[in-house]
Amino acid sequence: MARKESITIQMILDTAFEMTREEGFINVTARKVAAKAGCSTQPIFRVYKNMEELWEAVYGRAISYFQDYYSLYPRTGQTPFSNLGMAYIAFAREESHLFELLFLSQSTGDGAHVNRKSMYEVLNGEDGNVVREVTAAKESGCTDPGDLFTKIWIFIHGAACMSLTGDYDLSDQETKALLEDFYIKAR
Amino acid sequence: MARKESITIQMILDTAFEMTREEGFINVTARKVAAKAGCSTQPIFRVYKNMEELWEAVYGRAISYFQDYYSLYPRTGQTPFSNLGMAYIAFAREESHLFELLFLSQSTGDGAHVNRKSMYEVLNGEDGNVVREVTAAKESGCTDPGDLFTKIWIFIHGAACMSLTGDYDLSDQETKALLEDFYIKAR
DNA sequence: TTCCATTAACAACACTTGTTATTTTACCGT
DNA sequence: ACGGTAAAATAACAAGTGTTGTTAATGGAA
Repeated sequence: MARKESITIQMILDTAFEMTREEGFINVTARKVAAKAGCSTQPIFRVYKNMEELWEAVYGRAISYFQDYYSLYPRTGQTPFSNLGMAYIAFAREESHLFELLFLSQSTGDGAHVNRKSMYEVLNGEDGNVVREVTAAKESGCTDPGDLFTKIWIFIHGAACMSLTGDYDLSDQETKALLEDFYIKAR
Repeated sequence: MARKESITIQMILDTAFEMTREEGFINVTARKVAAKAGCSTQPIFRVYKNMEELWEAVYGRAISYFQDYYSLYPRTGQTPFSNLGMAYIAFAREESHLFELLFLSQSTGDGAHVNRKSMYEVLNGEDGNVVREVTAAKESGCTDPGDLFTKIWIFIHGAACMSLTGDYDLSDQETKALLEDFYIKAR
């Protein structure tokens, strides 16, 4: 009947996502994706209406990727927010391009190829990561866990952003101590 | 003797810097600067070897601009680091494009049009802003002011970065309270 | 007035981008 | 084996980038 499909939508998305991880969102162009996927630009526009649609798909996968990253991250922290925070900071260090896309790109801006969700939305995810930690803080005797989350998350976000620009070089061990100390003092 | 110069290096730099403030570093292209300066691209390449040289000049002016911004910022804070921190956060909110260029762009990266200085270098400046605050902390009885600076600056940087993406919406008054509270508890 | 060095403008080059029209290729039912 | 059809490749368009010859304008000196 017709020619068999050799370039699937999965291959395109996989390629584009991997490029985002390794080279950054800005480098996900039609020609570069095609070159990496070993095809022309045509199959891209067959499965996606335009590049924006592909970028949205990459953004969606980045969200899933972060949530998987956190769910697989070891839980060595002893205080609420410490595990989520350590995973977040490690993610910024190890997946800097994805971190930039998810938590640092402005919705209104020039590199804004995509409609961003809020930091809280991505962080909380489908599993309610934040809500769970806030609940734990409440059960551990914290009087205003919501306020504490706001404060400690400012701290955590600061550490993560610094690690991106090379202005933060504390070890995971030191980070853990910092977060647990923060929790104790601010509780 | 010669044709009178109508487009000066100052006009080019002023235009490019103003574009950075208003539209972001990424939009400082030869043609756009020329259009805004009301000339062709030629005068740019007469006074600057290439665009990179202009970008470096814009970056240098951004550093001066930040330092002037801080020196003119009102000193209402009562604790060490609070004035510097409040100015930093206000700068991120009011001059988001400059903040991005100075404190958020990666040296190694795709948007890296310029050789970045470290956050500390820019912050401390020629006047030793950080050193002065650390000294004040020491005199106010802080045992390890260097360590305290590290911690409080992670917090301050976090707030600044959040305000950039719209994930931070505390007032100056609340920010001030937060920073002073942080200092007291962590001292 | 005539000259000429300096400055600005024009236009083009070689490259990139997203996107699309056209052509070629491969498959499958007949 | 043959058509029809869908996929992939090719090539092109229009707009953007930094950059650079070449040409035109200018204004003081001879």
